[in-house]
Amino acid sequence: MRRRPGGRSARVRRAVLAATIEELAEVGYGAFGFDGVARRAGVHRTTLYRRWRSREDLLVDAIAEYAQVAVPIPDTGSVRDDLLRYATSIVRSVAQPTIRAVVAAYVAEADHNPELAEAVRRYWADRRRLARAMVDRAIERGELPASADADRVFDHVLGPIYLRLLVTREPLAEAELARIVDSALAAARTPSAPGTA
Amino acid sequence: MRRRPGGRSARVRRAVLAATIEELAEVGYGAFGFDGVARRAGVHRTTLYRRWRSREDLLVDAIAEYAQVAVPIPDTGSVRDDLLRYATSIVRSVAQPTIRAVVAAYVAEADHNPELAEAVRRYWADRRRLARAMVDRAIERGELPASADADRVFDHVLGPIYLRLLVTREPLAEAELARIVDSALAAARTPSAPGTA
DNA sequence: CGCTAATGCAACGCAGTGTTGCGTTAACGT
DNA sequence: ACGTTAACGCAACACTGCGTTGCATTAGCG
Repeated sequence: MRRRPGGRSARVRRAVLAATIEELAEVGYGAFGFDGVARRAGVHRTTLYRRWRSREDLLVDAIAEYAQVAVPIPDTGSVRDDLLRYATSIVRSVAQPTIRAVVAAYVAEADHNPELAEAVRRYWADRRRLARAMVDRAIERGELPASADADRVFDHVLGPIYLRLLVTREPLAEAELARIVDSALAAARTPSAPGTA
Repeated sequence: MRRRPGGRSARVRRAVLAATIEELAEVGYGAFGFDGVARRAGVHRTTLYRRWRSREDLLVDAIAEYAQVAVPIPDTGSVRDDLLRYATSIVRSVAQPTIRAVVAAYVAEADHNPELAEAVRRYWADRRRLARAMVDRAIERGELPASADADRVFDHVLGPIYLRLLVTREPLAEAELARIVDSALAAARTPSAPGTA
């Protein structure tokens, strides 16, 4: 017998990762540490040190957990509806204190931890790749010109949402999402520079 | 004699606030504390405790300092050029490790500190108010319709920038700013819902 | 049921936090 | 110029979280 991935080890891992995001959401990244996580998970502190080297290691795994509950890519037959549902999912996701805390934490710390930065990079590369399907299908249906840039749409749908919810911390009603989506679509239909060349 | 705002006190304050953002940029918000700031500022630790109650108090003052070096609002006679210069200033600003660190820190901690949240709210309310002038002048010149929404333009210029630089951490070349600005302008020229109603 | 990986537990040194008392410096009023 | 005293430096302290180590205990797996 070499390893023992099942049973207790798996339970401990799940309990610790759940406790990690709960602790993050409650006390914030500043006052976040192994001691609090261990108490919350009902696990001894030493166990954490044997599995994770630092807080950032815990964060990396927490991001992996966050990636599991990935936002679904809708397929309604209409780009506008697809993007609207997608945007709504994003807003409700970031509105959750736990997910909000995870994002806030890696924003604060990714510059100082290469592994964390790499985990974030992979996560968003996947998100961008999956979201591309909505624009691709719209082009096939003729709703958008072939020149429509999926990354551009992505930036203009998620950009305002994260700006308002995380950076400027202004309220963002779900009713405003329609205007954001319409703006992104207007941008997707605009070939290049309209004002000047 | 009651207070002594001039001379040494002012020097200490400036030194500490400068040391605060330097320390934030170097070690990150996680490993950020009074001890490091005191050493960097060449000031005794006790002095910090007598002036600021906590790390978050220091952050509030640091944001006030950040607000002082406000991004200028250009007035070139063309909305596109105005927004392009503005966007470039924002990118160069957020590219600075110090400013980047301040923003990242308050994103991580504002949910747990009302004073910090209020300071952030005031900061961005000012930014939005100042930036409105670019759109207002464009409407007066006839470059944009009277229905153009300045807040919408603001969201679609700053949103993608902060999304890419802070949240998804993808590279953002200054050449891409023209497309972001054009997208924001296309959105400003679009009355309401183009696809559906 | 036995082996041993995984966890629990106690103890330790270390570093940062936050406070207190007292001595020292220098800003400000006169 | 000079004295007052606000503001700072300094040393010491208890407290908490960090990270590690050695050993006992539990429980997964063959």
